[in-house]
Amino acid sequence: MKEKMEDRRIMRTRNMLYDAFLDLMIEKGYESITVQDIIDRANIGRSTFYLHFTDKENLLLSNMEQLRHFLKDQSLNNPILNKEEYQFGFSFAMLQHAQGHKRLYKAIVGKKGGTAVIYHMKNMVCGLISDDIEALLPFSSLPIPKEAVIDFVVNTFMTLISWWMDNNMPCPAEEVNRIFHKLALNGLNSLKASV
Amino acid sequence: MKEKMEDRRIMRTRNMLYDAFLDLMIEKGYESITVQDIIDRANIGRSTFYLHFTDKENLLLSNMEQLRHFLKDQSLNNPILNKEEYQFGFSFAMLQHAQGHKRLYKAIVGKKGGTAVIYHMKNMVCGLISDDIEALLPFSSLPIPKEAVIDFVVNTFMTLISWWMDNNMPCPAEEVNRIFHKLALNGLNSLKASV
Amino acid sequence: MKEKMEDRRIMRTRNMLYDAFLDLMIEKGYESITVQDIIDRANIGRSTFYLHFTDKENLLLSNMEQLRHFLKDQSLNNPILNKEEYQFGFSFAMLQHAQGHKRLYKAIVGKKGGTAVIYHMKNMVCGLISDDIEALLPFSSLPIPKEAVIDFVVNTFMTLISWWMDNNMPCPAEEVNRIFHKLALNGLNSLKASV
Amino acid sequence: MKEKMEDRRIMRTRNMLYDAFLDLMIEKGYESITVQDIIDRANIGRSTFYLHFTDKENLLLSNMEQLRHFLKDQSLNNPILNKEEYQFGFSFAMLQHAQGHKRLYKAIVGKKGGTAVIYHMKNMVCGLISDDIEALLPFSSLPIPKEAVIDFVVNTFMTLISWWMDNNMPCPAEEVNRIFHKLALNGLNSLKASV
DNA sequence: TCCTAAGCGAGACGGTACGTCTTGTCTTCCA
DNA sequence: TGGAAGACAAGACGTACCGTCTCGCTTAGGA
Repeated sequence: MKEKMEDRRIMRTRNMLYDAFLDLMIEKGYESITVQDIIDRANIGRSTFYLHFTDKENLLLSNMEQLRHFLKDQSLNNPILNKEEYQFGFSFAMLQHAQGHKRLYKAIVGKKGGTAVIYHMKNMVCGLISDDIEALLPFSSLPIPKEAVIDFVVNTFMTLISWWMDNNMPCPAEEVNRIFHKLALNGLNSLKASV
Repeated sequence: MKEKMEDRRIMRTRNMLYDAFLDLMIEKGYESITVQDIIDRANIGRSTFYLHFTDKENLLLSNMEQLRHFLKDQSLNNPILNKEEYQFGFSFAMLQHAQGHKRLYKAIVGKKGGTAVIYHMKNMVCGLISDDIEALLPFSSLPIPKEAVIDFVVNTFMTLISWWMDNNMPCPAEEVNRIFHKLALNGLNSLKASV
Repeated sequence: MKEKMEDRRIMRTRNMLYDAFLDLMIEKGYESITVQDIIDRANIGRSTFYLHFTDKENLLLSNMEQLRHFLKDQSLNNPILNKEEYQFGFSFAMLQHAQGHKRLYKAIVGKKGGTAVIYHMKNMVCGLISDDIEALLPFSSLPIPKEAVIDFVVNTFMTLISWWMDNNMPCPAEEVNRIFHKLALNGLNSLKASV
Repeated sequence: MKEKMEDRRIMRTRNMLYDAFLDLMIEKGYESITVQDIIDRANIGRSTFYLHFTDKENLLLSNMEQLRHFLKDQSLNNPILNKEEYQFGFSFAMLQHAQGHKRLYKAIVGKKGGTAVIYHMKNMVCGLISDDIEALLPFSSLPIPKEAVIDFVVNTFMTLISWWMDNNMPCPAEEVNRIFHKLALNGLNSLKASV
């Protein structure tokens, strides 16, 4: 399979930017990162940065997209999916990922985490969740529309993962996953029942 | 009771800043507001602004504090509190307030709302909620700590109010309040039961 | 005569910029000066620079304007004006000024001098000359229009001053002034005669 | 005489660059031309440009060199040379050349013409003139050195050609040539006489 | 009644980051 | 193997805001 050398250079540059960006996220948090910081760390020219990304935020989005793909793959391969109580395939994969990238997730989602990062992560999780949720519930029977349900589930998940990171992961990922499913599904079921 | 003229001038200045700020929130959203915008709109000198507030964010916080006091008062006077199913006194007051300040809440909490504003609003709601929740549940019986519970409840509420505003308030405030209590309380009860 | 303190601050800033600029002209020549160089030297913020001047070139123009006023004053007070052979009042004043600011004029006009500087200096001298020349010659009798005459005189003067500076001022200013008048006036007179 | 194919390709590339450059000179003036502009217009790769020329300015110089050779040839063949009053052989050739490349000369020398181009053109004309002038005058008798004389003559010529182009060539080339000789020679003669 | 202190507007200022632009170098690929 | 293509580092540019500051004006409340 022939791969152009040029593309390799481009990927190398992008990866250097990704790496520098994540390093800096851990060190100083998203909000206070400067484009200058990133290109200094990555040994990249200023114009090259803007050749690849329109923005610091655009670089963040690109990162999220990568994470999204990674989690999608993971959740598909996850046999635990079949169990009835684990309806949202992404959740366990993401919790494991967080466990493996402790410092990064703390930077993203922790108490000091910038609100912008959380916003984009929520959006990303929304993308992951919406397929799952479609099949999961007969929405027509709920008194609130799909978007609000998704928001509720995503926020519940993000709240839990924030708490988990901020408190140094006091329990195993499985436990958090179980709590998440209980909070989310029972809340929704109670709505359904009420009709 | 004698009130100094000087203090009146100060209040007048602060109110002009508040008004300009809220107007601008509605017009262009928090993030894109500039200190210059605010002082132009308020016909206030630049240094005067910094005499009263350290920041644009500080002005936002000050606003939130006012809202907090208002909601606290409202919820105390609310007879509906006694009903068993309405445990969180602030919620109905806040939904009514949102109903009366449609455009502002849309700007704050709506799809295009800045993440920073929501962050501070959540914090404010946290303050309102924490007393209520203390009495409400025997936390010791829950598998997750108080902070996570509060986060869960606050996020559930904010999610709902966001959805409500974004969709032009398709149902009465009472209905939203009922859904909120169901989602929040049933979720929590399911955790309790699981122990 | 009341002078506002504010204006004094402004003048102080402008003068610091002027000084830094002229210093740098001498050191490295106009073309290779950077806005950053200027503001570093003057201990001035970047935005402050752009508050006063739109450009590096704009700062140059402003300088030229100052020189223009200075030379205008000098030439008016110059008693030598009355002598028939010294028709262009500015020339001797400027030559003297050059003598007093050797290094600066060398930087401006010398072999390594940037073309842009010369261009603006020519324009400035054009302004000085055009009044003198109006009275001096009955233009109607010349076969070429006033602009060309002015250009000719200005260029002749600039050529001489360039040569003078590049060769370390090998003769007194009076001598250069005399040569200038001969070259310019006799050239023009020959045209007049030819009609 | 065999000419390598290779050389032909090289010349082709260079000519494409020359053409693009001159086109752009007419369109937007030297100063605002970008290397990118040139190679886009010439359908030439960036590196290829730098293979042939070190600079935008170097390309300009190369162009001037060509013009210089052309004018040298023209002036040698010019029978008018013999007449006593037309001492500078290049001048008429150049005025004719200007007449034939109106738009280009306007771009070079006209009111909006970049100062850098004029600078290099002057240098080129200096080269043309210096031989002529050597034979022309017994310099020892002049109070100023050869360089200043050459500068004077060149500037006088350039001034005239600028005026001629800026005013849409209001008189024939011969007339301009005559004026040029009068201005230059009478000026110089007056110096000589004064000794 | 004067005067003194504070609130205030106006806006200059130093500083930081931005996104754009152009330059000249370098590497890979193609004909 | 020469030239096309274009990624890249470097760094200047002019803009936008920030938070600090200095300055006079105004005005209330104590002397």
